[in-house]
Amino acid sequence: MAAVSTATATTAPLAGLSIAEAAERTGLTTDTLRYYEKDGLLLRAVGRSSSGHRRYTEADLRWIGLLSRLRATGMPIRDVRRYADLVRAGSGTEADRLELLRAHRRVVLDQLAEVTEHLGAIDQKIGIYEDVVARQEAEVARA
Amino acid sequence: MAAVSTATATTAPLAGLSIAEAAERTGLTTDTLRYYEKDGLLLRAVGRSSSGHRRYTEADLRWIGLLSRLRATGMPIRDVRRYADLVRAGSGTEADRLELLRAHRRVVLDQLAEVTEHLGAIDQKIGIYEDVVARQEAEVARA
DNA sequence: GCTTGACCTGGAGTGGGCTCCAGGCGCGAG
DNA sequence: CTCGCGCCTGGAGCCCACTCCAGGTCAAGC
Repeated sequence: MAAVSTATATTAPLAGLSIAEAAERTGLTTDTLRYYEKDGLLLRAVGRSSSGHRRYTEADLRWIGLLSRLRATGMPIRDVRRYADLVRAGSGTEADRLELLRAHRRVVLDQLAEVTEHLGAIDQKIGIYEDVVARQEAEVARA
Repeated sequence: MAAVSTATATTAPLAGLSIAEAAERTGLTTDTLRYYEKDGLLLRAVGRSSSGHRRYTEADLRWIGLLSRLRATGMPIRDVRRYADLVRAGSGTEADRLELLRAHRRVVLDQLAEVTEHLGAIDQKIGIYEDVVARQEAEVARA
């Protein structure tokens, strides 16, 4: 059982990115990364360097990428956690994961439709103000 | 200066809707209606019946409708208040109102684009799970 | 006259999602 | 050896947008 040693040379970063680098890559803050981890949103506890600092692997970053997309489309944290739980539980949960994602998809599509409709109404209002302002400018020009 | 009297018969509601009716019509709660009013989101304090109960006019409801659309598209309350302030300030503020709405429009369009992009990625994930689950079901059928 | 129900007020409480902080540690540079 | 830096932890704090009281008023029905 050889421990953490891959006999490479000098300053090769032994494994993965620091939390600051992960933050930059994911667009999250270091605080948020720690918070997500503590809250069970990651698939497993992020690895640590010998000094106890977190080291993010590419797999970690890919997962965080997906989770960011879920969050950015409005999935509540508790649902993301449920999804993570399912993935963590391994095979046999695929149907549940699929259903969770499909349910989310429906919610997002509904939201998109709703927002688009509201935006249409707001656009009308904008059109009205454009007329008003144009007329005012014409008025000023005439003066 | 005749006061509140439009000599109609029996149970004609003297003016406007009760807060409960307004809530039903707008899809907000009575608490939220009071909260919005207290927070300066309405154009003017809602009228009162002789007993001090709020009476919502159609104009009130129209304004609340617009404000709900702004909120439903993610405009923060402080911006809605700024917009209400501009409307309240009367003519001369049209250009500012227009710019505020246009700025909001840009934000909403950006959001829509972003969410749509994320949804595309999530759809891919869904596709993958559909395959996995279909294959599992085929497996079960074979057994 | 008493009860009931809708509404009133000011203010406290809640839930979600971070964000910030104090105090501490390990490591490379000077 | 001593800095300074990046990171660590647990826990407090914050912002937003409501939501929920408690205690009170008023009008109508019995």
